Amino acid sequence: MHTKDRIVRAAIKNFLNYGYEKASLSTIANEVGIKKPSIYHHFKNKDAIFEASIDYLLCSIEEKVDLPYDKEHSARRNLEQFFNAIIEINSELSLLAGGHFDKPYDLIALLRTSLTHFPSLQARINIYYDGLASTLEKILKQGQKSGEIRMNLDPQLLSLEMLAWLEGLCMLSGVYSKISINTLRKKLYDNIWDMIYESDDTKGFFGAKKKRGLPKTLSLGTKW
Amino acid sequence: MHTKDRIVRAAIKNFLNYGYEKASLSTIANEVGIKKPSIYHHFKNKDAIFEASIDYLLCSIEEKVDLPYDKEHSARRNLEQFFNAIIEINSELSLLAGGHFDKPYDLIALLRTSLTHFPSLQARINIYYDGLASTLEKILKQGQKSGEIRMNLDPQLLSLEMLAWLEGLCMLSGVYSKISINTLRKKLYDNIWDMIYESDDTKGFFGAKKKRGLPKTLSLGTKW
DNA sequence: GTCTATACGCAGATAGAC
DNA sequence: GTCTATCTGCGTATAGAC
Repeated sequence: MHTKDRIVRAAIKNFLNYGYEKASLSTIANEVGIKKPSIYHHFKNKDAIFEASIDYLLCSIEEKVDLPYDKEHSARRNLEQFFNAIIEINSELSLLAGGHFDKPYDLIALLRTSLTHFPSLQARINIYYDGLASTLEKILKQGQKSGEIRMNLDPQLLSLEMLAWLEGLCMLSGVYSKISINTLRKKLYDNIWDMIYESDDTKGFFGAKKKRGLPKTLSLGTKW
Repeated sequence: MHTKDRIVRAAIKNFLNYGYEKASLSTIANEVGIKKPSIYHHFKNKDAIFEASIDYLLCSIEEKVDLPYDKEHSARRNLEQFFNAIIEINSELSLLAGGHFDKPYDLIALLRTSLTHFPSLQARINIYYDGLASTLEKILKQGQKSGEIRMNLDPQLLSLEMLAWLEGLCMLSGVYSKISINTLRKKLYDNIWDMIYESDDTKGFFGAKKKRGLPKTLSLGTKW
């Protein structure tokens, strides 16, 4: 790997861990194995490194999330793939940042705190979320067409809500000890699906009430 | 107001706007109308100011969210009150931070980025979210008891999901231009409610399918 | 391309007068 | 309680040798 790429990788790690301000070029240089002034041969300044890091991050995420949508499969499966992709990406970021796999790092927090310093970042972020939302919307519409998802839910609104839910989940699992995405992943997804699917009850002609399983009771203080 | 309180207020503003690292004591002192060294008469160091600020913030939020739960009202109403309380608090924070009312600031981002520097903060944050989650859970259980909310949804899990959804929403509206909480507030809440409520279809004996209104179509690029 | 040496600024923090 | 003056350290960034 070329020095420039190694700088970007080390920079991402430090930006994710400490944010733009606290991430220091000395540390980055140290981790790459060069001296601080050598960085300036590859990048004009700290801002340039940051911009390169964010672009690298968002592009590689977009690449990964582009895959899961597949018309051959059910909407339920496509949705699950999408969710898993997002959560896995967060976990990978956390590994890249040198943390636990269990405690995904929130890219969104970095973006948010950097927006005041880099207003131009806004346009790039919008493109990023536009992409995510439109993929989600496609899956949801597919699910409504196939009768898997209830028709009274607005797919466009729902795609934004799910995006918020996912981001919030990653975020919360970073600050609230009771939530661990990786142990909760399947349960959370099932619960969400229960909220949107078109049940046989509402589809059937005779309205026979089907048992869908009672909620499992969990003792207080459960580590999710 | 005493100087100490004025320092805390100014500190909160700066921490919310710039994060722990970039917030500077000179600026805070300036906004209070005193010189930097005077701060050290009231607080031992920057860390102490930060801890006081966070505690002040979390306590005042907890105070406000404690109100909305009321057994006299429907779960739907209690839930809406709870949501509004959270969103309003975020908007108030944004005003405190000197931003637009429309762009709520995310306390959670500040907490997240500060956790590496203040591991002891974790315990306080857990208490905070425990409180929110248990209030939510009470409302959801009340809704299931009264038949408003579907029984197949686990209230404990659902309370965490809703918390995540709310935090994610506030967060996303800070980085994604298409989401504005204040204009979307009602729509989003209705959409969420549609996901969890016990419809007449599943309750009724004859399974008569009731029209619940088709999703409104919205042109692409809509500013939510 | 990478280094040593160094400039410059601003951060947090302290001493001690008033 | 608030001030002026000052210390110390670390940050980004540059000059110029190899």
